[in-house]
Amino acid sequence: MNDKLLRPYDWKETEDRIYKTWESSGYFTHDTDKAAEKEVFSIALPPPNVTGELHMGHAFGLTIEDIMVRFHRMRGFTTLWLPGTDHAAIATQARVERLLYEKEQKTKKDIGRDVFLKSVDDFSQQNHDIIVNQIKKIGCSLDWTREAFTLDERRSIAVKEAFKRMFEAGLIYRGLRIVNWDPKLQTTLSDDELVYKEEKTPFYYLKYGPFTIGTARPETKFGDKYVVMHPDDKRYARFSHGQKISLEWINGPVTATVIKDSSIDIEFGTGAMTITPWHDRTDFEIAERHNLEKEQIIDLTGKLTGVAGEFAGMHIKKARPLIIEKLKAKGLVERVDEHYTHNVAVSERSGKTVEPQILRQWFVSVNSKFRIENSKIDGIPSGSDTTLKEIMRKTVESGQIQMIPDRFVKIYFHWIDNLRDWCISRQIWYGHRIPVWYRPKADQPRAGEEIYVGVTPPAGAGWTQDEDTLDTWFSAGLWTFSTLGWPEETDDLRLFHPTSVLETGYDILFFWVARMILMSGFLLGDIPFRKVYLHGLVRDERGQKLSKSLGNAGDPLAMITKYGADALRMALIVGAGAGNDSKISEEKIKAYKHFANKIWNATRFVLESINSTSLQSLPQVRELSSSNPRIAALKNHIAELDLLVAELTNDLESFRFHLAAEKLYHYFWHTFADKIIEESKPHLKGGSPEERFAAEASLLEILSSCLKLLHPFMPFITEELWSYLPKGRQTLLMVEPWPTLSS
RNA sequence: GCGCGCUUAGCUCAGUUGGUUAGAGCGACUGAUUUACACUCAGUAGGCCGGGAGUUCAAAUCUCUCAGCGCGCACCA
Repeated sequence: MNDKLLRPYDWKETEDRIYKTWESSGYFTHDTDKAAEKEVFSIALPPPNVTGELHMGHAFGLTIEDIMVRFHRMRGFTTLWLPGTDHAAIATQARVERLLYEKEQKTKKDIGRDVFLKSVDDFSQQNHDIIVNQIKKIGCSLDWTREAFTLDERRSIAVKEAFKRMFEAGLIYRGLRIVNWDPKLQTTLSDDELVYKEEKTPFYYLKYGPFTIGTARPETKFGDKYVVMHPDDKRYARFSHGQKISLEWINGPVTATVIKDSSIDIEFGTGAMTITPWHDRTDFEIAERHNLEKEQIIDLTGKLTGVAGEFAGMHIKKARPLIIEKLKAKGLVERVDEHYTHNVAVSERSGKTVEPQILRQWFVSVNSKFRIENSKIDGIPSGSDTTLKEIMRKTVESGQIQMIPDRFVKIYFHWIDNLRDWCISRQIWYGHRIPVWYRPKADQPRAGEEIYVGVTPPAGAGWTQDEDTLDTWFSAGLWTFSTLGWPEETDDLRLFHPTSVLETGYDILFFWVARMILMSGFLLGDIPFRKVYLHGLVRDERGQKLSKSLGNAGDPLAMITKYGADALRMALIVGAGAGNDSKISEEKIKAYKHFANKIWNATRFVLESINSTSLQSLPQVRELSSSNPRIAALKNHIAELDLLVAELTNDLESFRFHLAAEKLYHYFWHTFADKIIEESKPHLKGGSPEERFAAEASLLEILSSCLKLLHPFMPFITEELWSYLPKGRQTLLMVEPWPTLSS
């Protein structure tokens, strides 16, 4: 027996060594020769952002994925879990910008695009290395030979190819549209990058000629020259659509035009409003409908433009009280409601209020029709006309993609129903440069410019590439197949795509899951994954969301050092059902450290008790005659174990990892250790030779089955103990066949 | 406004399709222990399963309703 067993389990000595053994065994990567005959199980790792270190939420997802992967590998599937990291464009750039300012009081413009990008690359590389190390510490059985990065060379080709194909199909277009502008980060944002915060603000009722209009933002009202009301509003029946009215406004007389539009809510305020199309989406849409003029009032830094007259150049925050003062002096303020609350769109990343602006940007059109040539999507035949929205809906509606838990389907549909075109261009430096080049038309300088879209730069002189980069989710959307070599038609792509499962947090259902379905649907005519398993958020003991700014993000490495990776994994899994938030506490991790030690000691007892020389000739417990009641009892234990195996297999197939983990814990401790081992003690010490053999054989059989069953959950300790077992020496537990009823 | 969750022991949470006496971990209490167990075992206390109504032979589980908490989306002049 190994001397190590005489001491308590020492994970610090064990884990790194075991991981190296696994890595060098080659079992993390798939066996190409056998691949064809076996069932395939593949997962693309949700690539962690290279913005920083991993937190408990990552550790949670990684554990669930590793459980699935190890379970399928043991069941003989050709298994691929493909690792990678995400460049996380805005997030990473923002962090590096902050670091640069903190360290050197410099901005990115001070050091220039090239130097800045070099420092972002260094930062990414550093974090990448930390992240990879953390993933290995957790025990994840990833195929490192296939590691990818959303911004590396191969993925860059995929991104450009995707852009080009979507552009050619008319699904990507450039347009002057209203977008979300982050004045701090100086870039556009997609609708999904906003959060809404409730804000209490005075609501002003202003005299606008014969009308009273309400506004919470008087500083945007300078250029207002349209007054809009519902066509059915009887109060305004005497005004007709298109009627011109002269009136006195903030900076003097203006001529207002009456517009009747049924989008107006008769009940709200006075039922009449003026519009600011440049800085409000609803107003923009009204202006588009009636072909009205639009004027910029606020510039990209938050200052008033020339339209504001004497207030021009002033920041809107400073200007507002002064404008109110002037309005009051002119007698234009009718009354003020001090108790008005509304939601303000805030940039999730910078925390600043987002200012809608009209800008020329690149968009993905979700409603444009295109012909899908080779469709594997249920309900959308090859050669038919479809839209990206339809693909996103049909794949889930038909059940071709299944969500676990399925309540997210409703949330997903609700999001699709409200989905607008996706703004994909960002005014930041870090990311995939938009693969579009422009050249002024030499013969007619005023006739605009030529456009070239392609994977490689255009030939000839005079071309300049678009300055902007792509939304990070554009490249992330390609992840399941860009990692497998697309656009080339590789063996990997054929074998592993669609992937079996996408495992991720429900908080990025829209950001990522939906975009992957969109991308895969258009570019491959196929689904990216068959199942989506959504885990909940890991919160701290007090139920707060883990975040770096709160300082409660919880360092998985610290917990692994203190209690071992297996203990951390179990603590994360037990009690954490699909889609539900869970809490992690140090106490819980400690409890599973005790469990690891229990497994360790039980194994020691079994190995101490058995007479290894007689083991070779031991009969199978199942085949023993049952005339002896004690042996019959042992056979009963084996039957009970069979039942457990069946249940656990079913739980794992049905994504009930938390239940499986709890059952295993309970069985091992309270059935195997407390009952079976205790009952066997008299047999081992004073039983007949037959009883002794039967006891030894059943203990060994149950133990080795337990190690197999526990392995996906607690890979390190089980692998280590397996190597001490008489029959375990030649093979690695990670590729042992999963127990079956007939074994 | 539309939609989705959660509410079970002092604390943190399980409870898969309705089916014995509702479970676990931590905590509390009482014992045991020259012990496979530094991290052990046996046991005890602690629950009108958020409130109310209904369906059913049977409800923590299904339906309706109310309340509190959380989340998503939309509106927000």
